[in-house]
Amino acid sequence: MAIPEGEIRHGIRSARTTITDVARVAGVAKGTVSRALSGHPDIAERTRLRIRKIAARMGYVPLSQAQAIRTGRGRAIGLVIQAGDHDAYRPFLAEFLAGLSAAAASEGWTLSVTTADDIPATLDRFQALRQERKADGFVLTRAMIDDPRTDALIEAEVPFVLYGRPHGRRRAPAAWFDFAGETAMAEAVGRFAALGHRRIAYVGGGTIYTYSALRRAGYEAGLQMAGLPLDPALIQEGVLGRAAGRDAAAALLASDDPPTAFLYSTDMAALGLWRAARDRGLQVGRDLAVIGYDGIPEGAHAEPPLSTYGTDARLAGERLGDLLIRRIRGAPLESLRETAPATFVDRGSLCPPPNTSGS
Amino acid sequence: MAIPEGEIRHGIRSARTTITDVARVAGVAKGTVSRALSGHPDIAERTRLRIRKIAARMGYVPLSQAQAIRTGRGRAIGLVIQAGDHDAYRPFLAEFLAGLSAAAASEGWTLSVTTADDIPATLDRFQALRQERKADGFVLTRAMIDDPRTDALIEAEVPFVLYGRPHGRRRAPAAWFDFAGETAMAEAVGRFAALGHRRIAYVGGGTIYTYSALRRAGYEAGLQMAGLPLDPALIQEGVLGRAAGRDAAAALLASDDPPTAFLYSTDMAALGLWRAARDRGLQVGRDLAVIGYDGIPEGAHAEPPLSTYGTDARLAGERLGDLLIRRIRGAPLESLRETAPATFVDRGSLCPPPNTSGS
DNA sequence: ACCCTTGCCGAAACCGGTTTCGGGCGCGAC
DNA sequence: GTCGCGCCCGAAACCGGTTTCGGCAAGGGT
Repeated sequence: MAIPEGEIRHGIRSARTTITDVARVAGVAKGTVSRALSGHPDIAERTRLRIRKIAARMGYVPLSQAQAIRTGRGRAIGLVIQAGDHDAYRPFLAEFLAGLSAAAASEGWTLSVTTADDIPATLDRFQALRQERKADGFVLTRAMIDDPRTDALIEAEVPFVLYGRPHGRRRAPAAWFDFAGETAMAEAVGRFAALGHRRIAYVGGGTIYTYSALRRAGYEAGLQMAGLPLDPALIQEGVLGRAAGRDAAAALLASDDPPTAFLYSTDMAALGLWRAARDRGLQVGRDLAVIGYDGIPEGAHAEPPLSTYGTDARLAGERLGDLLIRRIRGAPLESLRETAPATFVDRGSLCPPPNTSGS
Repeated sequence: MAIPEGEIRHGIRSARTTITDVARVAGVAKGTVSRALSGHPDIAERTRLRIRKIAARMGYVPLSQAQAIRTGRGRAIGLVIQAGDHDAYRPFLAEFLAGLSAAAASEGWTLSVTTADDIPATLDRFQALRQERKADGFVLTRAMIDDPRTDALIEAEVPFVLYGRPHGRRRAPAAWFDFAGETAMAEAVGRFAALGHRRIAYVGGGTIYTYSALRRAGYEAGLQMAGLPLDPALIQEGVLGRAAGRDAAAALLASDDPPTAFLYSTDMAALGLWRAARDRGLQVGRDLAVIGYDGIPEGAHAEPPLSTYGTDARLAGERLGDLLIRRIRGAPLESLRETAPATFVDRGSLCPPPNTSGS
């Protein structure tokens, strides 16, 4: 039984095809194979094509570990999850990871994840993963104002992309992906105004995150476009989580001239409105209008369900993964900045203000 | 300025210490350093200690990639998340990852995660990660009956651990960690019975998972211990998710002799009871008693909150990570099997049956 | 006809580890 | 006093890649 020519691999258990195998079959030096596959200009076009074809036929994939020891890069993207962080984004995590790993896999990359409890621990994990060459760059979730993570990574010349946009005094040069929360907020105000609302409250999220200022600005822009005054008494900031969302709503409802519409910058906080409303004998979707932001699944199970601007966590993961890989490969920052729109999901928590008959 | 002796590393940016550096300082061959650190018996105890101390002082950590190319193992554990899977466990994901990565980090290992939409894709990911040596073994979430993943991994001689216990005709030899769901179920029945309930319904989860049979058996054991008959009319199986949980409850409530207590094998399904009850003018915690299982955060925000048997996802991750690493290092299967108790969290969804005054 | 580029590729060093092989040395046995 | 045997360790090969260096041949210019 002669070995079939071409050495085509079959079966699951077979050992890897190495660069030496390819070189032998192609009748060239292994250095030539390496250069041909990585697109080195020194190799003639004819030769490159021939080697590429042979490598593909033999199912050759360079072992990233072996590459890493010479090049320092192992085709892996890193993600450090803030475990002690507020759990607002946890429902998205699976989707986000799915997008990220899909983007990675489509380029033959993989994903290393770790968790850390706080910022110093996060920086340690960056360092460790980078030192071990188990991540060539990082995805940073939830961009913060004057983000210490970006400072550290820029200092160490490690590539990264931001989920969210950089902001703050020392605004770091960064690649990023973000949903246009400010547009959503402005549009939401417009929706309320179109229904006849004139007292529209805004409940903002964690002020250390850069999304906060953006969404707040969108709210204010929306008021201006609708010709409504900006009333500081209708604004609450730094509201994270359901309990805080309830307290914020309770405080707003307790005023002399309470709002009839509530714009929350996070769904999780928005869900706190239900109880605050019930405590005053009011019902969301009949007496009060509310719009949230994020699109968390729990919102769909409230009574009535929460209307919101949904963000596609899987898309975010995909885009961020793609941007990071391109960044690591050397693409300039300016070409690596994207926003996507948040899409309105009307579930029934909107209504006209109480004492208005029709529009 | 002479270079300080001992070559102690300082600062964040410094290049890695390599085995050659250590060998030079210790005045031995690098092969000796390698053997000393990996505990090879050929090295004298005195020498081993001396080299260990020097390596520690210089902050030397072997580059896993370089080891991997020779040994085939890169100190990484793999996790393939079923993205298309029912989202019941998603709330836990962050905690679970935190536990896994903590276990990995404590041994100097890392975690590679990917997602896949179905079983064949999952097997592909196993293969790819293994082939690329980016995972030395895998954690399998949600053990299934006659699990095709275990078959494939055993066949390929790849180490793995199971979250859940193996079950089925071809029960695979495996290492595992699991919470004692059957004990929780039996105990829950006892709680209901102690309150005076005699019609206790059981709503089981996905029948392809091995937890299903275990929890069902616990329910039946609980009935027996309480001296209650087993009534098939009180049992629903294959109920996954809130909507299905509602339908199951509605069907049970529509019978001639409806149950007064509901034991759900998953919290997510249990949350469906609230709407089914309201549709019949009943209120959970007053007219109906319910206990769930899992301990998802949403349960705490229902009205009244859902009493449940909580599982500690972080603990699960930690234990599974530890077991897998030991498995990869060659520990025998029999020593790598653990269960932990689920802990009862009383939040107020329990009550005596309606037409009973006191106990 | 000669020299100098330039294009293309082979040979070998190198990356940072592990593992095989063999040899020096100390020791006890004969 | 040898011989033989184990204990330790050095030297070198090896893993699977990348990269440097240099040489050969073809082509162009004078």
